[in-house]
Amino acid sequence: MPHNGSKVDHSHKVLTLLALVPPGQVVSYGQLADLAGLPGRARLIGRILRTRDTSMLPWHRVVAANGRISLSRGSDGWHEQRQRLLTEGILLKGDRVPMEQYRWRPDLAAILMLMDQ
DNA sequence: TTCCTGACGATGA
DNA sequence: ATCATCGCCAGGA
Repeated sequence: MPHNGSKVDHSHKVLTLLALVPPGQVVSYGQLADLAGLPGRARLIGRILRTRDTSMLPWHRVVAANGRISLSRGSDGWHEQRQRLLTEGILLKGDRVPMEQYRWRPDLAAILMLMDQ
């Protein structure tokens, strides 16, 4: 019996989920992890966004649980994400997105899509 | 192989 | 509200 702890790549599922987040709404890293069946692994989501090609995806709709943009404050990426959020009509309260108001609540259709892998 | 570093998050002081 | 601590763990050094 090989002791192999076969590495698993979760990026596909996570990115597929990300594509479902509607304009004007946001998800937190942790929420995305939960939806992908990876509870407690928010950091993995951050790693995936940083590592994979997200140019065709709404990467800017992923913010920290507290509503803040996780990219280092003031960096190019930070400005870019902030601008994109504003463009979608999200009203920031200071430097954060009011989560209660903009958090994505997946509808049944979205939930079902998650089930077929 | 060990050590360190994060696009995180919950909790407690 | 702010801050330190701890859990989590895939990669890089």
